[in-house]
Amino acid sequence: MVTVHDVAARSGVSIATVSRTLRVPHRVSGDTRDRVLAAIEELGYRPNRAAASLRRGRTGVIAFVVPDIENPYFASLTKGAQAASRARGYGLVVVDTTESAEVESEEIRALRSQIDGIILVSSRLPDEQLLEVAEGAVSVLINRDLGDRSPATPSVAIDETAASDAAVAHLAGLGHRRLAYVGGPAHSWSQERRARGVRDAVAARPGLTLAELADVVPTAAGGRAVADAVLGGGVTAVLAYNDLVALGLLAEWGERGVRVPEDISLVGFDNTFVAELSSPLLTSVGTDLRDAGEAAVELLLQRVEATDSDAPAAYRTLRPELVVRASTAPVRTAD
Amino acid sequence: MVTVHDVAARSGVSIATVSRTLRVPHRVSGDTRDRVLAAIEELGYRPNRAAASLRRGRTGVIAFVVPDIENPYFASLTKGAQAASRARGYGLVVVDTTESAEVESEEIRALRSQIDGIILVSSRLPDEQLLEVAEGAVSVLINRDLGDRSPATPSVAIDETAASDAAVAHLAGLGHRRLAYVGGPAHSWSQERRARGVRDAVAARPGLTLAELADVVPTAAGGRAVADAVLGGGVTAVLAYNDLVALGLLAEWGERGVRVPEDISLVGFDNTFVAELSSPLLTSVGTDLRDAGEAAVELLLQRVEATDSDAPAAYRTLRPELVVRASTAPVRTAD
DNA sequence: TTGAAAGCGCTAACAC
DNA sequence: GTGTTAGCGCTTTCAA
Repeated sequence: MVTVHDVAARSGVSIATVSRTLRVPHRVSGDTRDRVLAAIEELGYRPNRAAASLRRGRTGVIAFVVPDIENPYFASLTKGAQAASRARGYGLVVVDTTESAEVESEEIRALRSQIDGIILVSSRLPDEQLLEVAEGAVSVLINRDLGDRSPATPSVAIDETAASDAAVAHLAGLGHRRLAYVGGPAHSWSQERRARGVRDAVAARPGLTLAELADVVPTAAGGRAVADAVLGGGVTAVLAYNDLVALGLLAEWGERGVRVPEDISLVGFDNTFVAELSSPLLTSVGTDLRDAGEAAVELLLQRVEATDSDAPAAYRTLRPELVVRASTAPVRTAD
Repeated sequence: MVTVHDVAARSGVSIATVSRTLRVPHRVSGDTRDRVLAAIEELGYRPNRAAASLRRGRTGVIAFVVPDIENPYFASLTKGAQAASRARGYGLVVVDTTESAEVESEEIRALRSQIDGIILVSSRLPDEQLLEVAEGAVSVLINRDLGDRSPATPSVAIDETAASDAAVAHLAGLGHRRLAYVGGPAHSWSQERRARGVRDAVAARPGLTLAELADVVPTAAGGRAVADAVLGGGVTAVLAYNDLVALGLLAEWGERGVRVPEDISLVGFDNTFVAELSSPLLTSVGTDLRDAGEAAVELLLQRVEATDSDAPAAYRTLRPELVVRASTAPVRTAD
């Protein structure tokens, strides 16, 4: 292992100067800097992070905690966060909590001392615990907020109201009047917002009616399970809690001879890459999740590196976009 | 921050005993242990990893390097690795190299000093560089090997020959005679093995013929792009490089009125979760990827913790399983 | 602009 | 079984 001592010896300076060359280059004369840098290059020196962390009290690592890395939604967020933290010179520890609040809680506890900050995505923790974490560490929330309980906690949110409205507007524009919303897990943060958004959007447009299904498991299997229940009542267009549920509906309907979009139109939420996997392609509304991941890292690092001055915007609300694909079409006029 | 000193003071022992209580509990009397543990609990003490790392020369962190975390294949591997490393008390740094050899190379270099070991998944590095990494650090390869160049490097591989054979056997059993294989990126490790496997399996069964497409982009879009080219020549069954390509074929065919499995049967490789997203469900052959991720972690940690004795099996070859779903059916007898 | 030196929190000899 | 002590490699006063 190459240490500051090796570099110092090689370049004829003290170890302090080696350290300065890397940390505060402007405090080193151009000449010395060049020699030190040359020695570093020649020896392949890399500062030992553990030592630097111990001394500085900062690790250069941030944690990104997701419920399920296999879920395309979280995978995309992670991808964005990864890129952003790399660009800023930080390491990123990705933690998959397997949808368990206990695992999440335990992992956070174990992590706390060895990271500079933590990004909690769709946290499964109850408010009190989440509050504790948020106050106890530099943190950013994605898809969750503490509202009045902790207005100081930065968060990245997607404007679900706008998303719901865009989806409903699209369907209404195609002539659909009887809509159905297949909702996700009751009490989930996104579900509450999406359901409300859809309801409001429907209410705002005279002539529309809405049927609602609640508490559907937010996976393709969940969608399949309720594929039957959604049909009927003259519904001509369905909004699904997420793309996975939409794909489940699509698949099951396909097997039962219900055609999309000829017989029924379908819109998913999130616009994840799976929306481009199906036939027909799925119309979906969502934001660029990589951007969201990046935004969270930016917000977090602003905090982490805030020594003084900075008084950054603590919230970031991302606008979703509706991407129209083949799963939606004008309502069939009565034959 | 609570340190060993605080715990020592609180429990009336020296800092060495506090450390021992955690690291080598059997070298501490039961009585003392209880008192120390109580103090740790009361104070909420957590050892500072940076300090421990610096002192021990081990960080308790391993790296898991994947080309693309959004790819379901890698996501599942990651999930398994995550679970295994958590269970063993290690942290896991997940690195997404965005399919770039340069990024991979640079990240590995940056990481090297601060991890105990590294798992390289489907590395994009050329042999020489990979060799350098493998020899320079405790490492395990997934989906890649150095063969004679570095027979000592542990690796986890999926038996692609068995996978190909199972797929071909399945189709042959259904009466298909004219098969096509839609290959992935030329020179890719998996592609070479799968292509050879398919060829051998076909050759071993008199009466079968094989058409091959090469160098298809291994995504749904790639599959779509060649959906047309595959058809014709009397082909009644297609094997696709991976599930994503298969889904692309499926979607594009669907839009052109080619029905699966009525008109043509389709088998994917990998058996990722997307195989359950389509309609019809995709028949696919693959191993449990979470198991593979876990296996890699086990192999790696055996090495990391090998102080003496251990002379572990350095290779792990996983057997794939063919999961028959609705995308394959008996060949239609001439109408 | 540079160097000397202290010490971050912990572990592992070593001594008792 | 327990305590004392010497650093791990680095950053950062403080003095020159």
